[in-house]
Amino acid sequence: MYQPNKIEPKWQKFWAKNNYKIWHAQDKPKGKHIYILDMFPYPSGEGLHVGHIEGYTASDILSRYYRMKGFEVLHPMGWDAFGLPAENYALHTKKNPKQVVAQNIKYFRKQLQQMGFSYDWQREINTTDPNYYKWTQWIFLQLYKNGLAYEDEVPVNWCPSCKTVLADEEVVEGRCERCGTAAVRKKLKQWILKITAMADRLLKDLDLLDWPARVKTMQKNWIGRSEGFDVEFKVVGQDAYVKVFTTRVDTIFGVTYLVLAPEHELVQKITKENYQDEVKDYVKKALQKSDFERLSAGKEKSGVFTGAYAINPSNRERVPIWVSDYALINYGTGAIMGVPRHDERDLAFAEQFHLPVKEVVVSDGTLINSGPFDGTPYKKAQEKIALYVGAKKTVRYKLRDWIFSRQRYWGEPIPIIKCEKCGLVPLKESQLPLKLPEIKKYEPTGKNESPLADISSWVNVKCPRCKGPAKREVNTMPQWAGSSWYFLRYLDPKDNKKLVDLKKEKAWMPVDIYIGGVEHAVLHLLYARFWHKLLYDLKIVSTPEPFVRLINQGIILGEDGEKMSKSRGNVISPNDIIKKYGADSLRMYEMFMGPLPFAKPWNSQGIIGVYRFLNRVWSLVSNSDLPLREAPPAGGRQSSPNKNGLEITPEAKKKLKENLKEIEKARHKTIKKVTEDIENLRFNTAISTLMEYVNQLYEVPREKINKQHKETLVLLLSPFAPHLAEELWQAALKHRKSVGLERWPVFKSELAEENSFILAVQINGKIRDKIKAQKGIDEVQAQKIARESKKVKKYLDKQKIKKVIFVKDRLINFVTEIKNNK
RNA sequence: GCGGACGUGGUGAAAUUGGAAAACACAUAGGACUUAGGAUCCUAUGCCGAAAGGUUUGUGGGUUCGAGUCCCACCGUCCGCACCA
Repeated sequence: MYQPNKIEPKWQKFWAKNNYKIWHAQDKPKGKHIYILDMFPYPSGEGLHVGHIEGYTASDILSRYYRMKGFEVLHPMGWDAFGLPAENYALHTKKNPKQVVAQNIKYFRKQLQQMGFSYDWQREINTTDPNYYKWTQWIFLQLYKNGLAYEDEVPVNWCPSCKTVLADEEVVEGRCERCGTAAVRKKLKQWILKITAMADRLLKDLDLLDWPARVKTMQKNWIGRSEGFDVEFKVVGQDAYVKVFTTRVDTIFGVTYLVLAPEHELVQKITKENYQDEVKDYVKKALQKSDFERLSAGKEKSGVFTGAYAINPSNRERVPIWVSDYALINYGTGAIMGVPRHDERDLAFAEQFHLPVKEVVVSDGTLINSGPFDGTPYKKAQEKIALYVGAKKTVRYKLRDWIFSRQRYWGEPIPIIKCEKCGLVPLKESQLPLKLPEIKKYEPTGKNESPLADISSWVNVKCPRCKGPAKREVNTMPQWAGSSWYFLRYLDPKDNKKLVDLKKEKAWMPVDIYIGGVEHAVLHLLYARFWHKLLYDLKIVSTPEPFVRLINQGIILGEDGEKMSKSRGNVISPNDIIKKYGADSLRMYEMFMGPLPFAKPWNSQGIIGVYRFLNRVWSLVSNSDLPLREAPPAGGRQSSPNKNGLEITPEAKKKLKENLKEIEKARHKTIKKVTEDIENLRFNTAISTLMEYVNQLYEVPREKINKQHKETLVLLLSPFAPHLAEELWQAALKHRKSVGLERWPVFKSELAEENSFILAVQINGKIRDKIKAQKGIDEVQAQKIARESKKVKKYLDKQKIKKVIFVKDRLINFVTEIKNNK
């Protein structure tokens, strides 16, 4: 009997010998090599999820396959362990985050090993290990030295529940990505990374990548490049200008008002005396609003008049200046020109406050009411109008700089010292790692600082420059820091002198295949690309992009078709499945469910299908648990071989011989198809091909199946179900080395091809007969065969053939004069 | 609202890219073997029909000898963005 719970631990132990030496990759591979990477997990308290297993199985199949193809394969694993989930879990269980993380990692590692994933455990990394985060801090210093890290007091998103600042990327629909609490605005002094400096490169280099279109689009939209013009409007009676950004400078003659964002510095300055109270009141309220409240206002606009006017540079008209929170301070110039006739939002605003609406572009695209430009197509007029009003061509991005400080304990300390005399003083590289101190109270304080602020022995230091009293930066880095470069550390995980040895880096980078969920599209994947570009500029790495090819696995839904969640009670636990059916069945089922990128609902019955299949493979190859296929094939045929199979009728003998020939052909076809499917990541059809092969083997008496038939099956199956394959390879087929070290089987093209085919005979495009024919026959032969068919004759009788379409090895279509179908 | 993807049996899905629709599984029904079966094996299974045959890829149209695949319109589902000037 196939007993996964017996054989799986046995082979897991076998693979674990010498710290998994069997899967250890060379530092500098000489021949063909491939870097296959998983998005490393966050070791939360819940353990591995079926979603992790989906992606990890896919990458494991590829890794095992490429090893057998003779590639040196780098397939590492590690832990992304800093950040809120681990810390919150620690708070919740009243344990120390360090302990919690160690415990969770242990559990995760065990689960991954139970799945039989072929990781190179000698390269395991952990982002919370000081030997690791030394280099995260080192990269921060490089960012600082290159002007890409700065401190500034800016309005930021604050999560009142997590008690920390959030990056824009971590705020989804105005809510904290982690806990769902509405984020509020706060003005805080923060470390900020200048990702906008790389905006253009991050956008352009997307062209170098073989990534899912939707991820590229998301990054493109997130970066949000737009070309336009900055235009200045002189404020009437004051020495001030309102600078606006517009992509439609050609509509400037249609401007009927200007809007300043509530935070705009000019607001106070230009507001007229008797409007001050009202404006101040509005600004105050606007600043208190959370992003969520601002968003939920929808089309409803609010605003207040400042009493001031500006001169429209195009037509010298006086236009009122308003304040409204629909103008955003952190995009463009924080001020906009209102063109109600040609902008939906402006129209809503104008209607609400009864401001004039002026048409300047008519439906055929030519300008009116535009002075000297009347009658010109608006697109052509852009540059000229810009010149006319003294506008300056500008490129703006939606992308904003990355707010990098977190007011929490469990993160990398920022290696900066603040001295009253010398200002910001970065630590020397030799002083890294700056270790996160052990601490008793690590609850977030909510006081805009991390709990590190309370440890005076750690905070108070001598300034490295002037030796005077100074303080350490007390905030920590966000969860995304450690994951922005981890794929490099796998190449050289123990190097204390360098982040990564350049030779090793050159040998392996870039990552050839990166598999993970789509949820990181504008977070991790954008941040990692950003850091990589700095490292590229510093010649630490040799490629401008870290991940050449990205594959998103689709999420696995609960049996009810809904997203798995504790509250819905539809979570499938991998442990339960392994217990019942074994890791191999779990791996295969997740691959068999459907194409890797699809969202797929779990089906408890479905896994039984692959479990049965593995049972059939086991009994076939190990020659036990017969039932052999000795009964008559089908339809209750009379002349069948008798039970012991000794007396065989000539008819059955002939059939058997044909069967065996067919099986050999099937073997080659199976190799071909499975190979192609794996290379194209079509694991579901690779598995169904293996099933078909096994079904065919069951068609012939067991004793007629030779060793090669079985070996091919085991080899092809081994990336999918490695434990079973190992058991069959070593225990049943008596081989001495691991099936994973064997060579992938090869096929002969001439045997993988059928030499006959079914000729589809169509009359006017309708199938009327299907006739078996030799491959390669020409049209004349095909016509002859087709015309002999009674069925075809019936239809062709008395019909005049107008045209014959012949498709080689496929079909012949007779088109007749009178179309009797339509 | 804008952008993208998708729509095939009772279910998950296949379909060499314009050439036999529904492979492989699940489920269901019948049978075999069994003390027993929720194990295993066999058979059937898109729909209508006893059969011959007809018919079928969200709906409607188009291109073509031929459309699940290409084009147009509509309906529906999912995802992303969402005051970005």
